[in-house]
Amino acid sequence: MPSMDVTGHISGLGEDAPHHAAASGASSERRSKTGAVSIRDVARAAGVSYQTVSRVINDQAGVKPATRDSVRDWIDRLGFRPNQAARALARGHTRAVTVLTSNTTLYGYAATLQGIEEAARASGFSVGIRVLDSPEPADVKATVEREVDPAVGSVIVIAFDVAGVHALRSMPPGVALAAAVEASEATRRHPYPCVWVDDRTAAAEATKYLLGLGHQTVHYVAIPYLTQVSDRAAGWRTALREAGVRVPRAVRGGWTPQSGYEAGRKLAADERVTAVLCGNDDLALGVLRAMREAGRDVPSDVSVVGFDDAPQSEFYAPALTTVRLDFVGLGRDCFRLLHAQEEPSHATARLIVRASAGPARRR
Amino acid sequence: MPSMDVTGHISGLGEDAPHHAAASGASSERRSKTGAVSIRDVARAAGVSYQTVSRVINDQAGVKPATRDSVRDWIDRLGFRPNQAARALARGHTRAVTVLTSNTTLYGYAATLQGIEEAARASGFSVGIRVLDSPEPADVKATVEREVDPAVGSVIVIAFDVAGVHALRSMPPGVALAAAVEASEATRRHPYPCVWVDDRTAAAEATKYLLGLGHQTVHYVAIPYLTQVSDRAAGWRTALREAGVRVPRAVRGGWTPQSGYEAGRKLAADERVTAVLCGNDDLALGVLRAMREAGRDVPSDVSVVGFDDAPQSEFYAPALTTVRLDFVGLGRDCFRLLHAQEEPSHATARLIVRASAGPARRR
DNA sequence: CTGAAAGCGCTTACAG
DNA sequence: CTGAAAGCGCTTACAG
Repeated sequence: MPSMDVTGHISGLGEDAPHHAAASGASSERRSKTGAVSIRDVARAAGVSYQTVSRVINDQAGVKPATRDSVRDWIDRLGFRPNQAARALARGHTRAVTVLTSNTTLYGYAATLQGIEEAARASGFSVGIRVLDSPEPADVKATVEREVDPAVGSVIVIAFDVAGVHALRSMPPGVALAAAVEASEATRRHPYPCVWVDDRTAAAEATKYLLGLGHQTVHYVAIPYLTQVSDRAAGWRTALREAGVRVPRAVRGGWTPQSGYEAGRKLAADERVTAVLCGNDDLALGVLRAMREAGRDVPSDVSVVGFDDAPQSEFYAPALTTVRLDFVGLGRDCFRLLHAQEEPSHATARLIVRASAGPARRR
Repeated sequence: MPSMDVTGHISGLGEDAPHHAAASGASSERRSKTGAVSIRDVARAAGVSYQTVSRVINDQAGVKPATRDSVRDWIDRLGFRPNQAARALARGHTRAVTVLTSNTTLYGYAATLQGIEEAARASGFSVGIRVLDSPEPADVKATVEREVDPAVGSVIVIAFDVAGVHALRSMPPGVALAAAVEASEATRRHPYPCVWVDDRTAAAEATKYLLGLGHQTVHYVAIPYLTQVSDRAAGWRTALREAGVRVPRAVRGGWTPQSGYEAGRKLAADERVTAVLCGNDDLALGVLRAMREAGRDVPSDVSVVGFDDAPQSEFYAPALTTVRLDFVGLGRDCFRLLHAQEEPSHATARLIVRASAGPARRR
């Protein structure tokens, strides 16, 4: 693979920008050691006590409008910004949530994070993020211990995989916690609230759809999971059994198109394979390529269905029939649930029929 | 588009998990109002002053090993976790960085975030994230004002777009700031350090590559940008001019495959179009589909080159020739730069030649 | 409507 | 090697 190199650069200044210049005309040039403008500086300038300033910045009632305006004015002029650490300490908590996840680039994870952030922002919460780079229980536990502070904020874990589930297990007691998980995890006994998408039912529906197209059976390329079978695999298997149809071995895949491609090559070599359900769209993309290379046309020779409905899947060749999961909504609900807000709307899954699956060939 | 609905659920318990049970055998059942174990609780249990506990948790030298062990032991038994807010307040700063970005799901952004998080974690920094949902200067400014606290932490802005650049412009003085930007932004005068990838050179190289394949000229589908031309567009145009070749109008696209598809339809209708460079891989994916639908084969009828090298692009049909940008490395460098760490390695861009571009037809 | 006091849980000099 | 004091910048009752 030929390549040309084009290097990028790093530019910058050696020094920090100067601190905010003191307001002109003010007699209150005194600054605390940190160099930042404090509530007392504002109070002095406005000629009130610092408690009044506190009331103003917290939008509390009971401040004479004229006083409030004057304080606000001085806040702007001095460039005052409340110190969040001091607030958190005095209040006993922060409006903050930290999300633990093993990944930030895979579509499902990124979209869930987006939903969490959206909801958190709407509620005035700040959001922290920490990735679990190793799925080893000891590593996950160490990260959790280091990162989670029950006294300071709440936590959400995106537990679509082993690392996430371990994080849930090693969470110290007393932390405000919510999780986004697979259905089977949600139904199990646990001391935290969680949101989930019913992968199992969705996978069963997709399988039935394929069977309804006349395929003798449906093959499955699995995403990794901690237990032998994930919910998606379970839904697929159940649908096959209920239809009284042969249940093939699931092919184990990873999270990437590459692993889908490898799985697809095996499947393509088997003449009997006419329909394959994939654990996610990336896997499906790899399978699509494997089929193409093997000269097996999709959908006339083999039907392929994905999972997730990533934004790109509609443009694959052919357009991918897939199960749409509302990850953004899931993340949003997860945050709302954590903070006991009402109307936690449903996370929904539905099959989006496009061009990658079609009727089985007549034999 | 037919669909079947499969609803998901929310499960959970009404109450929080109980707080950590008090250690057995300890005579120090007294807890502060917050209910959390404090440094004083540990000190009392271990029979030392709380300053000593502070030394232990900060790994400071000058504590007798036996004392240290005893304190550590009590920390574990009582489940003590230092309150980060109190630490931040006492220290005058936090080991925290908050990243401002307009998006968390697009590949380039997500990968940059990943790099930042990696580097931050390695340095013991926590990372916060805030998305700039509106590109309006006033909205961006409001978010910055609300979110950024010079006294508490540093900030990184991912400024690949208008929103990010506005965030940079409205940053209050005195904050420790670094940015990931386009080259033209980096070379301009600014009071903060930044990392950048040389998009301009990379785009020029890609254009020359296409010209070298014998194409009369190269068309360009642009990603959005604040100014008339982005660096990528500028590099493309310059290469064309230097080759003394006709410079077509750039087609304005968005960030999505859909917008690439729309741009692609226009291009496909023009017989003279035989080579198109796209501002990102998603755009290229849309162009690929438009060409296919128009019956124009890629690469024999028209060559298509992308930008970014998202993990999926290798599996597109045909495999996409594209410019690989090391976003993860860029994010990592950005964090290191912010904290003045040495060896800020280069972010590199290089053309990855695959199957979507080929020789021009002989006329 | 506004102010004086106490305290949130740590760290940072300063003593000993 | 260890302890007593002061203080980080706020908020939260409590007075007036």
